[in-house]
Amino acid sequence: MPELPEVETTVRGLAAFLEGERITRVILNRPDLRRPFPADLVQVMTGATVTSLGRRAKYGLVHLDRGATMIFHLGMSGRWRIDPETPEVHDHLLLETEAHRFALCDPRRFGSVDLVPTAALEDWPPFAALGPEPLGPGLTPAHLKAALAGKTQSIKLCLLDQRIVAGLGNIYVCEALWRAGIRPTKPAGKVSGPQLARLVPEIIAVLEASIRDGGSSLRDYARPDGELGYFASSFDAYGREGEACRRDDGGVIQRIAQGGRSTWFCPVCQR
DNA sequence: CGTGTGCCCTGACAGC
DNA sequence: TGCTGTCAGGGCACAC
Repeated sequence: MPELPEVETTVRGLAAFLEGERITRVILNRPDLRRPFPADLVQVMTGATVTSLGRRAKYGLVHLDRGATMIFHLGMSGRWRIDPETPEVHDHLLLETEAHRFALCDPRRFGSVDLVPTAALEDWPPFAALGPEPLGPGLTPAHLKAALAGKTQSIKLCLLDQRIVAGLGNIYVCEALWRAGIRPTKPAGKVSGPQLARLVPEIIAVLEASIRDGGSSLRDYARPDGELGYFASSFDAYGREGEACRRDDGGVIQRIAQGGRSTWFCPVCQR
Protein backbone atom coordinates (compact mmCIF):
# COMPACT_ATOMS: atom_id res chain seq x y z
CA MET A 1 0.00 0.00 0.00
CA PRO A 2 0.11 2.53 -0.80
CA GLU A 3 1.58 5.44 1.01
CA LEU A 4 0.57 9.02 0.39
CA PRO A 5 1.82 9.28 -3.22
CA GLU A 6 0.09 6.06 -4.24
CA VAL A 7 -3.18 7.14 -2.60
CA GLU A 8 -2.90 10.54 -4.28
CA THR A 9 -2.29 8.87 -7.64
CA THR A 10 -5.25 6.56 -7.06
CA VAL A 11 -7.55 9.44 -6.12
CA ARG A 12 -6.56 11.45 -9.18
CA GLY A 13 -7.09 8.45 -11.40
CA LEU A 14 -10.51 7.72 -9.93
CA ALA A 15 -11.56 11.38 -10.10
CA ALA A 16 -11.17 11.39 -13.87
CA PHE A 17 -13.82 8.67 -14.13
CA LEU A 18 -16.05 9.33 -11.12
CA GLU A 19 -16.45 13.07 -10.65
CA GLY A 20 -19.92 14.23 -11.59
CA GLU A 21 -21.03 10.65 -12.26
CA ARG A 22 -23.99 8.90 -10.70
CA ILE A 23 -23.43 5.57 -9.00
CA THR A 24 -25.91 3.13 -10.44
CA ARG A 25 -24.97 0.00 -8.54
CA VAL A 26 -23.00 -1.08 -5.46
CA ILE A 27 -22.06 -4.70 -4.81
CA LEU A 28 -20.46 -6.13 -1.69
CA ASN A 29 -18.82 -9.50 -2.17
CA ARG A 30 -18.17 -10.01 1.53
CA PRO A 31 -19.31 -8.34 4.76
CA ASP A 32 -16.04 -6.71 5.78
CA LEU A 33 -12.43 -5.74 5.23
CA ARG A 34 -10.54 -4.78 8.39
CA ARG A 35 -13.94 -3.96 9.84
CA PRO A 36 -17.50 -4.45 8.57
CA PHE A 37 -18.65 -2.33 5.65
CA PRO A 38 -21.10 0.34 6.88
CA ALA A 39 -24.59 -1.12 7.19
CA ASP A 40 -26.07 1.66 5.03
CA LEU A 41 -23.28 1.77 2.43
CA VAL A 42 -25.26 0.24 -0.43
CA GLN A 43 -28.40 2.24 0.32
CA VAL A 44 -26.62 5.60 0.64
CA MET A 45 -24.33 5.18 -2.37
CA THR A 46 -26.77 3.70 -4.85
CA GLY A 47 -28.14 6.56 -6.94
CA ALA A 48 -25.82 9.15 -5.38
CA THR A 49 -23.72 11.45 -7.53
CA VAL A 50 -19.99 11.85 -6.83
CA THR A 51 -19.31 15.55 -6.38
CA SER A 52 -15.52 15.35 -5.92
CA LEU A 53 -12.68 13.21 -4.63
CA GLY A 54 -10.01 14.04 -2.09
CA ARG A 55 -7.33 12.64 0.20
CA ARG A 56 -6.47 12.97 3.87
CA ALA A 57 -3.28 11.23 5.01
CA LYS A 58 -3.47 7.77 3.40
CA TYR A 59 -7.25 7.83 3.13
CA GLY A 60 -9.13 8.44 -0.11
CA LEU A 61 -12.34 10.51 0.05
CA VAL A 62 -15.29 10.11 -2.28
CA HIS A 63 -17.70 12.97 -1.62
CA LEU A 64 -21.34 12.28 -2.47
CA ASP A 65 -24.21 14.68 -3.11
CA ARG A 66 -26.10 13.30 -0.12
CA GLY A 67 -23.99 14.92 2.59
CA ALA A 68 -21.93 11.79 3.01
CA THR A 69 -18.35 10.88 2.14
CA MET A 70 -17.12 7.37 1.47
CA ILE A 71 -13.65 7.00 2.98
CA PHE A 72 -11.41 4.21 1.76
CA HIS A 73 -8.07 3.02 3.06
CA LEU A 74 -5.99 0.68 0.92
CA GLY A 75 -4.18 -0.97 3.82
CA MET A 76 -1.13 -2.88 2.63
CA SER A 77 -2.42 -4.47 -0.54
CA GLY A 78 -5.45 -2.51 -1.69
CA ARG A 79 -5.97 -0.98 -5.11
CA TRP A 80 -8.83 0.16 -7.30
CA ARG A 81 -9.23 -1.51 -10.66
CA ILE A 82 -11.13 0.41 -13.32
CA ASP A 83 -13.12 -1.56 -15.88
CA PRO A 84 -11.45 -4.86 -14.98
CA GLU A 85 -11.68 -7.34 -17.79
CA THR A 86 -11.89 -10.32 -15.48
CA PRO A 87 -12.97 -10.51 -11.84
CA GLU A 88 -10.40 -11.24 -9.15
CA VAL A 89 -10.99 -13.28 -6.03
CA HIS A 90 -10.21 -10.25 -3.87
CA ASP A 91 -12.52 -7.73 -5.52
CA HIS A 92 -14.52 -7.05 -2.37
CA LEU A 93 -16.50 -3.96 -3.35
CA LEU A 94 -17.80 -3.05 -6.80
CA LEU A 95 -19.16 0.33 -7.88
CA GLU A 96 -20.81 0.98 -11.21
CA THR A 97 -21.63 4.16 -13.06
CA GLU A 98 -23.36 4.48 -16.40
CA ALA A 99 -20.08 4.02 -18.22
CA HIS A 100 -17.61 2.28 -15.89
CA ARG A 101 -17.02 -0.34 -13.21
CA PHE A 102 -14.71 0.07 -10.26
CA ALA A 103 -13.39 -2.82 -8.16
CA LEU A 104 -11.76 -2.37 -4.76
CA CYS A 105 -9.31 -5.27 -4.67
CA ASP A 106 -7.49 -5.97 -1.40
CA PRO A 107 -6.03 -9.47 -0.89
CA ARG A 108 -4.86 -8.91 2.68
CA ARG A 109 -7.98 -6.99 3.70
CA PHE A 110 -6.07 -4.55 5.89
CA GLY A 111 -8.00 -1.78 4.19
CA SER A 112 -11.30 -0.24 5.19
CA VAL A 113 -14.37 1.52 3.84
CA ASP A 114 -16.39 3.96 5.94
CA LEU A 115 -19.26 6.36 5.40
CA VAL A 116 -19.08 9.66 7.29
CA PRO A 117 -21.13 12.88 7.18
CA THR A 118 -19.13 15.25 5.00
CA ALA A 119 -19.66 18.17 7.36
CA ALA A 120 -18.09 16.24 10.24
CA LEU A 121 -15.13 14.66 8.46
CA GLU A 122 -12.50 16.19 10.70
CA ASP A 123 -14.32 14.84 13.76
CA TRP A 124 -14.24 11.27 12.50
CA PRO A 125 -12.10 9.50 15.13
CA PRO A 126 -9.33 8.30 12.79
CA PHE A 127 -9.01 11.87 11.47
CA ALA A 128 -9.35 13.76 14.72
CA ALA A 129 -5.81 13.11 15.95
CA LEU A 130 -3.97 13.27 12.62
CA GLY A 131 -1.00 15.59 12.28
CA PRO A 132 -0.54 18.03 9.43
CA GLU A 133 -0.44 17.03 5.78
CA PRO A 134 3.19 16.88 4.65
CA LEU A 135 2.32 18.70 1.42
CA GLY A 136 0.26 21.36 3.22
CA PRO A 137 1.32 24.46 5.10
CA GLY A 138 1.38 22.71 8.48
CA LEU A 139 4.58 20.72 8.08
CA THR A 140 7.35 23.07 9.13
CA PRO A 141 10.59 22.67 11.05
CA ALA A 142 8.92 24.51 13.93
CA HIS A 143 6.06 22.01 13.99
CA LEU A 144 8.49 19.09 14.11
CA LYS A 145 10.61 20.78 16.73
CA ALA A 146 7.58 21.17 18.99
CA ALA A 147 6.08 17.74 18.23
CA LEU A 148 9.36 15.89 18.80
CA ALA A 149 10.64 17.84 21.80
CA GLY A 150 11.75 15.52 24.56
CA LYS A 151 10.88 12.36 22.67
CA THR A 152 13.20 9.44 23.29
CA GLN A 153 11.58 7.33 20.58
CA SER A 154 13.58 7.12 17.35
CA ILE A 155 13.02 9.70 14.63
CA LYS A 156 12.06 6.86 12.26
CA LEU A 157 9.18 5.67 14.42
CA CYS A 158 8.07 9.23 15.18
CA LEU A 159 7.80 10.02 11.47
CA LEU A 160 5.66 6.90 11.00
CA ASP A 161 3.33 8.19 13.74
CA GLN A 162 0.39 9.71 11.87
CA ARG A 163 -0.27 12.11 14.77
CA ILE A 164 3.02 13.86 14.07
CA VAL A 165 2.89 13.90 10.26
CA ALA A 166 -0.06 12.39 8.40
CA GLY A 167 0.63 10.17 5.42
CA LEU A 168 4.24 9.02 5.65
CA GLY A 169 4.88 5.28 5.56
CA ASN A 170 7.88 3.01 5.72
CA ILE A 171 9.23 3.73 2.24
CA TYR A 172 9.17 7.50 2.31
CA VAL A 173 10.36 7.78 5.90
CA CYS A 174 13.45 5.76 4.94
CA GLU A 175 13.92 7.85 1.82
CA ALA A 176 13.43 11.21 3.54
CA LEU A 177 15.88 10.33 6.33
CA TRP A 178 18.47 9.23 3.76
CA ARG A 179 18.03 12.47 1.81
CA ALA A 180 18.31 14.54 4.97
CA GLY A 181 21.33 12.60 6.27
CA ILE A 182 19.67 11.67 9.56
CA ARG A 183 20.28 8.38 11.38
CA PRO A 184 16.89 6.61 11.74
CA THR A 185 17.76 5.41 15.24
CA LYS A 186 18.44 8.89 16.57
CA PRO A 187 16.11 9.84 19.46
CA ALA A 188 13.62 12.24 17.92
CA GLY A 189 14.13 14.85 20.61
CA LYS A 190 17.83 14.97 19.81
CA VAL A 191 17.53 15.67 16.10
CA SER A 192 19.00 19.13 15.72
CA GLY A 193 17.25 22.23 14.43
CA PRO A 194 19.35 22.34 11.26
CA GLN A 195 18.60 18.65 10.64
CA LEU A 196 14.86 19.27 10.98
CA ALA A 197 15.17 22.28 8.69
CA ARG A 198 16.73 19.98 6.13
CA LEU A 199 14.27 17.14 6.73
CA VAL A 200 11.10 19.08 5.94
CA PRO A 201 11.98 20.02 2.35
CA GLU A 202 13.31 16.50 1.73
CA ILE A 203 10.01 14.94 2.88
CA ILE A 204 8.15 17.26 0.52
CA ALA A 205 10.56 16.66 -2.35
CA VAL A 206 10.46 12.87 -2.16
CA LEU A 207 6.66 12.80 -1.98
CA GLU A 208 6.26 15.24 -4.86
CA ALA A 209 8.72 13.34 -7.00
CA SER A 210 6.85 10.12 -6.37
CA ILE A 211 3.48 11.66 -7.20
CA ARG A 212 5.01 13.03 -10.40
CA ASP A 213 6.09 9.51 -11.28
CA GLY A 214 2.59 8.19 -10.74
CA GLY A 215 3.26 6.57 -7.39
CA SER A 216 6.09 4.18 -6.75
CA SER A 217 5.22 0.61 -7.45
CA LEU A 218 5.82 -2.45 -5.39
CA ARG A 219 4.71 -5.89 -6.33
CA ASP A 220 0.96 -5.57 -6.08
CA TYR A 221 0.37 -1.90 -6.60
CA ALA A 222 -1.09 -0.61 -9.83
CA ARG A 223 -2.55 2.64 -10.97
CA PRO A 224 -6.34 2.75 -11.11
CA ASP A 225 -6.40 2.13 -14.83
CA GLY A 226 -4.58 -1.11 -14.17
CA GLU A 227 -1.25 -0.06 -15.63
CA LEU A 228 1.69 -0.77 -13.41
CA GLY A 229 3.30 2.23 -11.80
CA TYR A 230 6.99 2.84 -12.01
CA PHE A 231 9.06 0.08 -10.54
CA ALA A 232 10.77 1.02 -7.33
CA SER A 233 14.29 1.09 -8.73
CA SER A 234 14.69 4.76 -7.99
CA PHE A 235 14.82 4.40 -4.21
CA ASP A 236 18.01 5.53 -2.52
CA ALA A 237 17.69 3.57 0.73
CA TYR A 238 14.50 1.47 0.83
CA GLY A 239 15.20 -2.17 -0.03
CA ARG A 240 18.87 -1.56 -0.92
CA GLU A 241 20.49 -3.67 1.82
CA GLY A 242 24.10 -4.50 0.97
CA GLU A 243 24.28 -2.05 -1.93
CA ALA A 244 26.58 0.95 -2.10
CA CYS A 245 25.21 4.27 -0.90
CA ARG A 246 24.31 6.42 -3.88
CA ARG A 247 26.36 9.24 -2.36
CA ASP A 248 29.49 7.20 -3.12
CA ASP A 249 30.71 7.82 0.39
CA GLY A 250 31.93 4.25 0.84
CA GLY A 251 28.87 3.37 2.90
CA VAL A 252 26.87 0.17 2.41
CA ILE A 253 23.14 0.32 3.04
CA GLN A 254 22.21 -1.52 6.22
CA ARG A 255 18.89 -3.02 7.17
CA ILE A 256 17.77 -2.98 10.79
CA ALA A 257 14.43 -3.57 12.53
CA GLN A 258 12.55 -0.79 14.31
CA GLY A 259 9.13 -1.33 15.80
CA GLY A 260 8.97 -4.68 14.04
CA ARG A 261 9.54 -3.19 10.60
CA SER A 262 12.60 -2.83 8.41
CA THR A 263 14.64 0.34 8.15
CA TRP A 264 17.34 0.90 5.53
CA PHE A 265 20.02 3.54 5.97
CA CYS A 266 23.61 4.44 5.19
CA PRO A 267 25.81 4.38 8.28
CA VAL A 268 28.28 6.81 6.71
CA CYS A 269 26.18 9.79 5.66
CA GLN A 270 23.24 9.40 8.03
CA ARG A 271 24.25 10.71 11.44
C1' DC B 1 1.07 9.43 29.72
C1' DG B 2 4.79 7.24 26.47
C1' DT B 3 6.60 3.27 24.58
C1' DG B 4 7.01 -1.51 22.97
C1' DT B 5 4.83 -5.90 21.19
C1' DG B 6 1.86 -8.63 18.62
C1' DC B 7 -1.89 -9.36 15.59
C1' DC B 8 -5.19 -8.84 11.60
C1' DC B 9 -4.62 -11.45 6.30
C1' DT B 10 -2.88 -13.37 1.85
C1' DG B 11 0.77 -13.98 -1.37
C1' DA B 12 5.55 -14.06 -3.03
C1' DC B 13 9.83 -15.84 -2.58
C1' DA B 14 13.94 -18.43 -0.72
C1' DG B 15 15.72 -22.58 0.97
C1' DC B 16 15.45 -27.32 1.87
C1' DT C 1 7.29 -30.86 -6.79
C1' DG C 2 6.06 -29.63 -2.37
C1' DC C 3 6.77 -28.05 2.20
C1' DT C 4 8.22 -24.31 5.73
C1' DG C 5 9.79 -19.96 7.18
C1' DT C 6 10.12 -15.04 6.41
C1' DC C 7 8.68 -10.83 4.84
C1' DA C 8 5.57 -7.14 2.84
C1' DG C 9 3.30 -0.36 1.67
C1' DG C 10 -0.68 0.01 7.90
C1' DG C 11 -3.24 0.54 11.94
C1' DC C 12 -4.83 -0.74 16.20
C1' DA C 13 -5.44 -3.12 20.73
C1' DC C 14 -3.02 -4.27 24.55
C1' DA C 15 0.58 -4.52 28.30
C1' DC C 16 3.73 -2.37 30.90
